[in-house]
Amino acid sequence: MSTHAHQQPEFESTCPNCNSSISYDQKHGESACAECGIILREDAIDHGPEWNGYTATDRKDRSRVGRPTTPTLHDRGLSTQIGWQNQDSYGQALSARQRHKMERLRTWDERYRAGIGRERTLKQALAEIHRMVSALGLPQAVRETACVIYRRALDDDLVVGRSIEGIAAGALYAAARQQELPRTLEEMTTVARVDRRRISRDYRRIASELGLAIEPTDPTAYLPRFASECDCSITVQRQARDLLETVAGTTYMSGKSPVGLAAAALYAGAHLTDEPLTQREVSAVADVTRVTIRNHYRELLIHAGHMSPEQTQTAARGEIGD
DNA sequence: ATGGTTTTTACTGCGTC
DNA sequence: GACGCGGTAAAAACCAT
Repeated sequence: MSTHAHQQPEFESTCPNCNSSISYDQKHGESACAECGIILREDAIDHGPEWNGYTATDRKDRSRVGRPTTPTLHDRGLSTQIGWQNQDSYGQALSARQRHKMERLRTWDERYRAGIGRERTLKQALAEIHRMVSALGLPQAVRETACVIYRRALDDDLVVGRSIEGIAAGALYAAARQQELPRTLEEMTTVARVDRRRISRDYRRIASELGLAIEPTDPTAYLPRFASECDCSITVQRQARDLLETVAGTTYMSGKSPVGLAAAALYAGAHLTDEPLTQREVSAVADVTRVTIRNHYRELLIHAGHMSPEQTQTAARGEIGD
């Protein structure tokens, strides 16, 4: 729709790494160089339309005045507060009797706004999401999506009997994937207050109960971050991307963890270009085992035609390649 | 619960620096 | 000898049924 108006790079510069011109990946929020994938700025500003429509009526009716409502605050930033000054609207001091009345009103106002019951847990959850978003360096758009998902989960009574932290983490994990800025479950566990299993479980529950259509993660989405954390070159990353594309859509992809595939592709890419990158390094940044890396690595090379199945044994001794 | 698939754990020998 | 790589078997985790 109106999106391609924002698609163009906002600034022109050259990548410090590969020296080619930077294509600013607006859609993904992460401004990564298209050539080498190095991440230049993760906290990109959302240049998109100010008016986000979360509901059908929101989208239809854009005539309201004032700032847009935000799902990131428990009261959507809409509520007002009784002022602290003991003055009337003309600036006159209040009488003792009036002042007393205002004190009482303020107390009730406070009670109402702080929320009772579910409002309070909502507030807590949104704070939790905010904390994790910051820790993971995710853009505002992901935070908002996560908040919306959490609200829906709350409305559908998915929270009862489950920890706020688990649902919050699951919602965020889902949001990040929806926005094509996936974080691995491992990364989630480093910032969440619940363990990996709970996040995964709550995520799956949320996704199925709310009917969120979330595609399996594209392994290439992990490449820029992994590559940059491994300090490996542009060519390696491109090589890795090529390898992943050869298996994309084939049966080999299905059922495999995208994280493992990305890690293996990166390692394979380095191997093909004779760049020093150890399995240990990759396994450390991707949080998968060396075994997973080399199993996929072998398969990737076979699929890409760099290695035939019979050469499996000899590959280790460096008798092929080049 | 169960069974099929993938990933991890733990152990191994081999080559190189 | 330490390190990295590759292979393997068995345990654990995952996922749909």
